[in-house]
Amino acid sequence: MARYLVFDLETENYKTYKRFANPFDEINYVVARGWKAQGDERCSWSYHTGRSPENRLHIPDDVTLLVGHNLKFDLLWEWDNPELKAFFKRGGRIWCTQYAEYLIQGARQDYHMPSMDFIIESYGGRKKIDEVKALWEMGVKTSQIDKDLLIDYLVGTEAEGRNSGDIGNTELIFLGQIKKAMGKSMLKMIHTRMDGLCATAEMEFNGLKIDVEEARRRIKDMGEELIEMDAELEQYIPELPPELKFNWASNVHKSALIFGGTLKYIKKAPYIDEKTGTVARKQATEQWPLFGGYPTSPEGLAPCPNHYPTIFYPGQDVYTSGKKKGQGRFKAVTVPGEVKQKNQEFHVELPGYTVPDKKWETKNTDAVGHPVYQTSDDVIEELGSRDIPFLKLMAKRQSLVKDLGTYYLRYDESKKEYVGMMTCVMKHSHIIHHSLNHTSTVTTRLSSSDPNCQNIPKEGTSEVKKMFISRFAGGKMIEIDYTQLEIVVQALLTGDKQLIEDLLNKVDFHCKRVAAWKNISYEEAVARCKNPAHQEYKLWHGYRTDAKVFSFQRAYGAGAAKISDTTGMAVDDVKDLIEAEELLYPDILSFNQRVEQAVQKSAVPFRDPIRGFRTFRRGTWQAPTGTLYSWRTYDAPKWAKDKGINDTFMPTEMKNYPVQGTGGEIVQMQLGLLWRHFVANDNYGGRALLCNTVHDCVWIDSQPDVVHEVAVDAKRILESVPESLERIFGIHSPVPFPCEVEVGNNLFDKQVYHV
DNA sequence: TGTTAGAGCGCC
DNA sequence: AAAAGGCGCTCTAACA
Repeated sequence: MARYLVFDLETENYKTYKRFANPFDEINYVVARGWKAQGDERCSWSYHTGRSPENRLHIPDDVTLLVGHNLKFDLLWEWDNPELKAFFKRGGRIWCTQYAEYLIQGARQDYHMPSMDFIIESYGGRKKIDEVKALWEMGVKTSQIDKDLLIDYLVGTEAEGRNSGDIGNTELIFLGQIKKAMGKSMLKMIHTRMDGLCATAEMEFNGLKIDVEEARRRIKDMGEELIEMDAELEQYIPELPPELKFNWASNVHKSALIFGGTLKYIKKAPYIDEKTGTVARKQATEQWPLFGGYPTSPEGLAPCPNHYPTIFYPGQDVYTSGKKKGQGRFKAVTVPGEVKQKNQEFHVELPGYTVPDKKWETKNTDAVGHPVYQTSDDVIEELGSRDIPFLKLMAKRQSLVKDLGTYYLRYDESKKEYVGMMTCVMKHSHIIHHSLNHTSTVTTRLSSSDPNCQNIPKEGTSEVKKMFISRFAGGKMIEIDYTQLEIVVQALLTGDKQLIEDLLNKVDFHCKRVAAWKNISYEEAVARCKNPAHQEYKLWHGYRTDAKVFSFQRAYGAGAAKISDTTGMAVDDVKDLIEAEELLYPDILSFNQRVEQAVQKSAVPFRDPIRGFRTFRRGTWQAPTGTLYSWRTYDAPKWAKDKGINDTFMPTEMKNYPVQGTGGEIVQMQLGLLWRHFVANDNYGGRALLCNTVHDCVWIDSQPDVVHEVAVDAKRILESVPESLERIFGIHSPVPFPCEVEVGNNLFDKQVYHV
């Protein structure tokens, strides 16, 4: 008989290498484990004081589904548990209630990483005792929390029959979600994505091997390069007061330097006392001599020549009796002392090297309220023709600092700690265990964090990828990419005949756009744009680059004005090109219209707590796979408001989410299959490991002897999208999903691998 | 001392 | 007619 098993762990919770309750660090261990198999009347639990062979989840042979909330967290603790491996090998599946809830709710922002408490009441349950949570928030370690209290939290109190707590709530949510998912035709889609979740758990477990020697070399070199650059740049900084150190990382400083502006700095200085209207001073006491009973300032008085030091000044009052008889009389007088200083804001105006364009204004202002201007790469590029001496070097410095501080290591003086990706490299293994998040985007794409391993600079930007090496002796890194995934997905979703035909014919879309734009044949465009021997190659290759930018922008729904702005193409040319596309691929237009109609039709009002509880609307569209997408309205643009329309959906978002989301979904589906293949083959006998995914690609670390086999298998499995769609969803794909394999000693020095 | 918004920028 | 999509990290500046 098939049964589900709900389980949950309470673990020691030291955050190390940016990872909360890091399971890869021996410092942490499972403190308490709770579980309940389908049909059990009470939850079971165990309590532990450290790692041990007994501290493992037991999975009975008839269990076919593991259930948990934020299940990947718990699974990673058990990932090398032989019983879990056997469970997966016999086809066992998982259900994460957090992921399922996110999907059921259409990936809405407010359902990203939903906590159990956030959703429990909608499934008829009660929020848990928050005493344990309060202890955690105070920084108490799990192992220090009273055992009975922790167990109550985990599985419910004796009074509740030990059938509540985290475990009971998870079961309640799970059962409710199954019903909801069936009602919305989402069950197959959710089950499919859960295998994708296993694939990324495997990747986090395996992590990424870092060449720390290479990292050290680069950090040293870059540090030296930075010092040289700063010395070279120094000459362009105007003379500034010593309290103001020009900061090349400050947008305010850069804007003022380039375009002129006022910088502020803090300096200790005298100030006017409001009470007296004069310069503020400390109080001091002085001993003033008395003359005729009145104290007089001794300043300017000559000392008494005959009676000094008993009588200080000529004519000074003297004591006539007592111990001090005959001595000069003094009185303590309060006088203004040392000038007081306090921290005050001072300004210094920089003349600037050139005049800014109004469109570069930012929301920020300088010390006197003038706008701060953008100093981004785009702006620097536009300034290229203005003959400003230091801009190139400044841009170079900017990218070096970005590289060093984000992807290597840099000491942050203000935070008094190191920052950068290297802080996540584990000390002995030299592995980065990154996080791949399934519930953090509105399109159902994955995200990555701690560190983000989905934005590592590619060749041409940085040498960072050289650090990513194989963990095996003589091993290779394999990267497999889908080619033009989003265009393929657009063809799948829209069923556009021409787009399908073009994909099948392997048309170069950019050349095709150039042909439409310049009114020449496709063949002629290819000849001019792609053949360096052509006499006008340079010009036409440039047109193709414009067309490329055009396609990306169109994919994101940009309008003619914006595209004209970034490419420099004439607005009318862009408009013509858009029109030509709509005629060429008419089903893309009609698909977008169908999505918009569905969104408008399903729209319901809601109040936005972030925008003063004002009313907006939310609408959805469901993809053929069952994935639900959700959009909200925003304040209407001015021209719409003039027509009495208050709030509008963003057409750009409506065009983009289905394509971006379905692309992500397809990759995740295939990752699940790939992972199943690796499970069935015991990771090629431990010789190849899945280790990362970046939206349309997969990274694999492999021993040299299985590289070919792995590359062939992985390419075949990833390309089997049409078969998967047919088998799981009964969807026919009119287009293939081709992939390209690259292999190298690291992720930088890799080459196309023909299988 | 810690939090937050904005700018900027890396990836797809 | 019209508004370039999705992420996460680092840095500064302003604020409590």
